[in-house]
Amino acid sequence: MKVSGEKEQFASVEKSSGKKRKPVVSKNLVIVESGAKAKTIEKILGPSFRVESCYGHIKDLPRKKLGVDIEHNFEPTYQIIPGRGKILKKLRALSEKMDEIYLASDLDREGEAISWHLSQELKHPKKVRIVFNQVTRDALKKAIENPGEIDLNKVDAQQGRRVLDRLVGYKISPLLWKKVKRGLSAGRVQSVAVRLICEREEEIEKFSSREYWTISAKFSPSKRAASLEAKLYSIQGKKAQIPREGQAHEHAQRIGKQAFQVAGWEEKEKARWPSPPFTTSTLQQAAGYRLGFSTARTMRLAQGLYEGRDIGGKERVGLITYMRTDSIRVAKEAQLEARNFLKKEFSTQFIPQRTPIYKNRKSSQDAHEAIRPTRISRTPALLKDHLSKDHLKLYDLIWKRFLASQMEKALMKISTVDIEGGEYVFKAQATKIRFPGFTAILKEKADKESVLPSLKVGIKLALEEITSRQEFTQPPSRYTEASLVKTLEEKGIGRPSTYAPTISTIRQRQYIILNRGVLIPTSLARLVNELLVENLPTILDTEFSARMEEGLDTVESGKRKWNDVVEEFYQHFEKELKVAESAMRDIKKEGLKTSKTMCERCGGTMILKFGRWGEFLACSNYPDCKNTMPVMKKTGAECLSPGCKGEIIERVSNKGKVFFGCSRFPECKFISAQEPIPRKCPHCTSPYLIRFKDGFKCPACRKLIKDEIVTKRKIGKIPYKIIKKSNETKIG
DNA sequence: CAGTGAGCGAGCTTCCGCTTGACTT
Repeated sequence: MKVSGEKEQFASVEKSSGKKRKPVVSKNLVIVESGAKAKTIEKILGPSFRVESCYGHIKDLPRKKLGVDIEHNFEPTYQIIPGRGKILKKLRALSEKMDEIYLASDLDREGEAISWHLSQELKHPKKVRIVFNQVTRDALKKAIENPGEIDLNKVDAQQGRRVLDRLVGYKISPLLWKKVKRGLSAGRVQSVAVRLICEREEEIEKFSSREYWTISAKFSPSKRAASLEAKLYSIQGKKAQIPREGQAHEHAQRIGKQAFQVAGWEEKEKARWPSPPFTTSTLQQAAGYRLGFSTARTMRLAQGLYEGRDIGGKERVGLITYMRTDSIRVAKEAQLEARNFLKKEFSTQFIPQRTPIYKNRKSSQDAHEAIRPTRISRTPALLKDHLSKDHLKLYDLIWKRFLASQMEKALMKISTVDIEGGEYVFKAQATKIRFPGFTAILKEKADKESVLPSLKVGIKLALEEITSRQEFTQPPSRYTEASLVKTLEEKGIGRPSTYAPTISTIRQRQYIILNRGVLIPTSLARLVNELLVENLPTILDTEFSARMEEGLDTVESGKRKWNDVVEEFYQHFEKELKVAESAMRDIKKEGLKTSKTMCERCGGTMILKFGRWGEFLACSNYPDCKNTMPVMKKTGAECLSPGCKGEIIERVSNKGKVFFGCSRFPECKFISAQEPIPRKCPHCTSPYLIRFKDGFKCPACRKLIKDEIVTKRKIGKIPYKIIKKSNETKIG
């Protein structure tokens, strides 16, 4: 049944594409990893080649078992991945009719393993391996004319990677089920990601905010001229540091009595070069910061652009190159196209003399090009009616970044003025664009121009206003998806295809919650992280992945056997694991003594435990006493619901998002997304405010409350402004 | 951006890295 169904579908594919092709029967089969790539290549190669996709890995270790024989050289047991049998069947049937099979999976480590697996499963006498790292006519021609064999050292490096990851994941996870909670997980990538997030949180908690003051002033060369604003830079030749309010006022008093003049005037030229085109990681970062997209959303949209849209009635056409890449390399053909486009649409001024060459980082496997539009002439404006809003936004980002990367550098003029009066030096700086270069495309906010009046050294300046402002040092910021991906990539942890899935895994495991795009570790994560760092420090080391890569490199170059590299690692790991099995605290029994709450039923103490629905308080006398209580994180704010005497509690939805609800739920259903700050609204009766921009907003009357108190005084005849924060808004 | 939540302690869970639709609301 199944087979005949497949054949029918198969025939229809041949029929539909057969019309466009000459009626020649294909004699050669080319197998690639991606479906969209297969279509593109088939068009280029013509009728004597049939191009099919295997859709990634076809064989892997079994999911329910370890699948690694530790006693016998870590011999892995592979199986056809459940659900992939159909594809394999199709490839087998097809290969029987062919003269030659070209294994054309990606040229990286995983790609080599895929070819090896395909080679094992397709019993065909003539199989060759071909590689290319860009989908262009020339590259394909060269690849087909120079077939080779599967690089078994590369395959072995992949096996080493696979086995090591399996051992780490499938040995540590069960330990966590036993000690903490069922369903938990640990792994080389996810556990380090969680560690980074946890350690950032610790830094934030340890951080104590310090108050300091800054002083600025307005000066003017004459009564008619526009004034310029400058910041106090130094006092008595030392960099200005003003920790207290009183000192700020003292300095302001003295500043008010000085006669000021221009002590220095400098103009410097500075060049700015464009960024290289996108990789997966930088695309995810830019889309996160600029468009507010999650990594998952970015990848979904990029996949859509890669697969193509129906534009202008004709067939589907891929709009961007492959979106999972660690390379910034660009095909020569595309660079030439960009230059021609610039010549037509801009002027030659914007074309750099030398075509830029962007160099990859060492760790890049360079199996694909950078992410770029397939045709630079397909401008975002032209595609406007064919793409969804989000697809267009992402395409616009990719298109501009690529074109900019092929453009001339920008030239800026930076002018600096030093204004001196007695022991005080003020500084002002302005940037002017002399030649926009690539910025003509990007129009970044950072490129805002500012102007300083032309001044000569020695000119006297009148002091028009002084301002003192209270500031607080800020704690390090929490990770966003984008900044986490950046850090992971820098440390060589994870690959382009896994950044987004890793984030959703640690979220599913309830290790992190998402609050307005910011990643916050749960107490479960902090507990698990503490247990793992303490007991299995080798794996939790942020440098572990980098060391693994070094080991795999020696396998790839043929210097070492993969089993030996795994063995060396495992001997050490096994020891740590053995100790951990007995030494690791048993949280399932002990719980965490974080609260001092008494049990209402038996007088025992309530301890924190981790259940299926998250954290809860349980009686320490379990199983004799089965009393439980929800964990309440108080915000200190009263419930806004009329007549309700409840309090507002911080909670987490089962999708992992923070929200704020009434402690009297389910009787009171009050709910809010924003954290309530327990401060009465000065305009109405609301018992709390919510944060908004730099200040607050009232949830009841919607009025804005600025978190600034401005006091106006005078120093002699000069206006003096004092700006203070009204309350503690140190943490944003 | 998005627009939210309920009664738990067992259930057979878990890794990373290649690929995509198939499910729901």
